[in-house]
Amino acid sequence: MSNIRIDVKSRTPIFEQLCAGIREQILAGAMAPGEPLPSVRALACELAINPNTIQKAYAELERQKLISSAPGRGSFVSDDIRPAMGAFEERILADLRAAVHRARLCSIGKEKLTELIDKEWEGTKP
Amino acid sequence: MSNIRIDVKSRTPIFEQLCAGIREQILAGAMAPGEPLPSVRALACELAINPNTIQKAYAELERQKLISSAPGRGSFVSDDIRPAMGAFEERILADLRAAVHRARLCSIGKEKLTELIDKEWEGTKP
DNA sequence: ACATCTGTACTAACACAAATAATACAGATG
DNA sequence: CATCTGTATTATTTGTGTTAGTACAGATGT
Repeated sequence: MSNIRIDVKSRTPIFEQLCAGIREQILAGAMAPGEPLPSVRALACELAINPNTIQKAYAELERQKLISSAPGRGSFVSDDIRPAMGAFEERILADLRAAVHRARLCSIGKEKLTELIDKEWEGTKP
Repeated sequence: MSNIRIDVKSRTPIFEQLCAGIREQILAGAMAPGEPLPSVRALACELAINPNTIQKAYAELERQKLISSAPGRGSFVSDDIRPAMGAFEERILADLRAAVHRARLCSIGKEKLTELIDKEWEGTKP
């Protein structure tokens, strides 16, 4: 922590960018289960963002079972992030569904889709 | 026209829902090039939505080269929708990119992705 | 020519969510 | 006990989506 990039001019809310960034670091293994997250105030100061916004992101991540917080102690990566992983997979499936649906509108074949995935997969592998 | 479903309680803006719905009908071939769209006021009345919101959607669709409008004449599906198709394909590619990126976070393999696409493709084919 | 349709432009008002700001409280810790 | 932590609360500002009302110019059919 914390190589998180926040774009205050983006149309996507800051607290969502925070959620996505932290979630990515956790799922990618950059943060181990049980590891402490920066305090609400510290991260707010570091990113020059209001503490309330940080807390909003933390609250959402806790709702997703990705982190757990306790007054006086701090916030920590959940010991078991598998439930959150499952929910995340569901979202990926939904994204693919949307992509397939849109591809049909463009008369893009299934082969083209898998080819694109293959190309993108290999192109970002190393 | 116009089997468009608008959910006023959705978090996605009404004008975006309109754009998506009309774009889908055009790309799917449900509306032929040159075919007239309902007038701003008529569609507003039919959907019980403010005319300004309809116009906002039409303006966006015109920006995307999907339709063309002229004062006094009306709005029509563009004669050549290929440029819009190209832009749409770009968006699909971006969606796939995001899906691949997220899949990596979940340790989902490329084979699993292509399998999901295949299943979704066949499941919505008829 | 006239009435009526069309898209377009503009202002004002309202609703809602995001974000900021400033406190305050309770639990944990050294 | 001082100081950190998360959490809750209220007020304010800001931006965007939406509605409402009005107006203007071009096209069309009678």
